[in-house]
Amino acid sequence: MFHPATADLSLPSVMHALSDPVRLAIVAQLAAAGSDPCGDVDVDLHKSTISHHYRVLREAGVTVTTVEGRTRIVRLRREDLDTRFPGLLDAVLRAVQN
Amino acid sequence: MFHPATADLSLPSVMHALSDPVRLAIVAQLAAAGSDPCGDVDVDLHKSTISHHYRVLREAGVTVTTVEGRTRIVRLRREDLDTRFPGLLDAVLRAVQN
DNA sequence: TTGACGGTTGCACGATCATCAAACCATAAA
DNA sequence: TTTATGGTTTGATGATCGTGCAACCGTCAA
Repeated sequence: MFHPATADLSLPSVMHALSDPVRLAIVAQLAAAGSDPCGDVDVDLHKSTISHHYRVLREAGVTVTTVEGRTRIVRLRREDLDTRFPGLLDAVLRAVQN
Repeated sequence: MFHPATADLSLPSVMHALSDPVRLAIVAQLAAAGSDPCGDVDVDLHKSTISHHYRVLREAGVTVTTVEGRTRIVRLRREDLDTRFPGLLDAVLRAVQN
């Protein structure tokens, strides 16, 4: 399960990860809930598709996934993102609430 | 030459427009220079490719293009972007300077 | 009026992407 | 040990994307 180091976070990758409506919904929900089991997203898609979106977010460095028993806990990498790209995540979170 | 209304700016479209390294370079240069003839980007690509990137930025609402004689002047839509997505462009501009 | 200049448009090509389906893999419960 | 649960992985498919090439178009200068 790959997670990029904070120093390796790339702006194009992060922007791309945050350019899909489904992933923006996931991120918004993570911001509201703090953390999230993988399956708890409120979106009507096949579970493999959701898994794919979680992977894109994780590999871009937007989220961190930890294994807890047989569920995956997903969290936003708020501090890491703010270190590399100050204010970016906050602006996106503010924007995503229309 | 299509430009979306401010109210129609969509977060996924703007994020997507700002997820490509070439377009980020264009935007950074626009931010530094204020405005820009289309051909002045410092990037080694075919002119039709550059034109394509300008179109993506314009149609997402990131830039506005005006015709001035036989050159196109491209400008960032700073105020419009800040109205819809406060702080987003600033965060991206800060992030793009590594 | 002819030509050069700055850009756009149309087409094509390979790469990437979002989605689904089916198989698989751990872990926990029966 | 068997079964169910939560999620990943591996194709496959259609759509979109980034790029280059060639042709085109409007404007300005000879």
